[in-house]
Amino acid sequence: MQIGTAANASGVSAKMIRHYEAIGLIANGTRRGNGYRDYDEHDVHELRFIRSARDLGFSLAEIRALLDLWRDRSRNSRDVHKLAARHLFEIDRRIIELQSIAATLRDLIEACHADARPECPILIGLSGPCPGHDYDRGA
Amino acid sequence: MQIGTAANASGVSAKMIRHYEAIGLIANGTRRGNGYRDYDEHDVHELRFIRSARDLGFSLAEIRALLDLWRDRSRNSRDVHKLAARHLFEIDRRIIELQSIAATLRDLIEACHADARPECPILIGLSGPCPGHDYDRGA
DNA sequence: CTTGACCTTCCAATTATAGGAAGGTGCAGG
DNA sequence: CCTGCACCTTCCTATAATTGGAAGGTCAAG
Repeated sequence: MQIGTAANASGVSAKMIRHYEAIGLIANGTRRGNGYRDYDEHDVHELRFIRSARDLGFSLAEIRALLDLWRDRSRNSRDVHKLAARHLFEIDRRIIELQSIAATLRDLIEACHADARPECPILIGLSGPCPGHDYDRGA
Repeated sequence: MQIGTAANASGVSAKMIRHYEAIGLIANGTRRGNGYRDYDEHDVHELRFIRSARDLGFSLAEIRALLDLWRDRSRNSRDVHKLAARHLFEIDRRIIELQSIAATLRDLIEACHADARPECPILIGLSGPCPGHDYDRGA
């Protein structure tokens, strides 16, 4: 099948498939006589794997490692577990970070009258000292 | 003061201060005879504002708007509120997205034995159909 | 034979930040 | 005085992942 068909079947855009090939994430597949790339079900399966991993927020570097494990029939599930666990850890960290930001924002937003007057606790909060950062000179 | 001093006092790196100037986020400040940029407390205040906004995850485009409002003494707090509320909405959306990802990952990870055997529910989960995506041909 | 829908490659933009090269400036110590 | 060091300047490059476009080749249908 052509790249467009593989793209639709995998959920990975043709643009990205070419890119993944260029950076060596997937193999330089076979070409037809006209130079068009040719894909089969196996390729689509691999692309779906990539797509799923992307959807779970894995970076391309991590996906590269995951693909290596996926292709390796003598892999240890331990290695996969480690990779995924590390990723989950980062995600949980990011969630906590965002929740802290959201809480701060919510406080500021709730304190704001949201009317025609210029006074605004949000702007005051932003212009104040930034907690958690060390300045050379006191705030 | 010189750019390095302003950088330390604001928590914005000298590199970034120059960049913010280049993209017009902050004004092209005065220069000393030797060509060095010169900053005062007001500039540092503005940089801290930027820094705080960045810490809350505002994009530079949003910060540009926030700065305009901050500088505008005849602003409406409504406009600030709207901007911040939209940002908070996006953050909440992102949190939910990450929580969904984390839940999926946690399920996969917990199902994995993490030993020397190759069987791995994580890889199986990744190679399966990607929920929420329409394929041309059934999974 | 033209039109339209594919495909090809290459180049550029996005976002925010960091790193380095190459060179000028200014102060302090030997 | 001269040297070294710490600072400043500009300009170019890179990162991560994706998207967009231009310029051109291929193919099937009308």
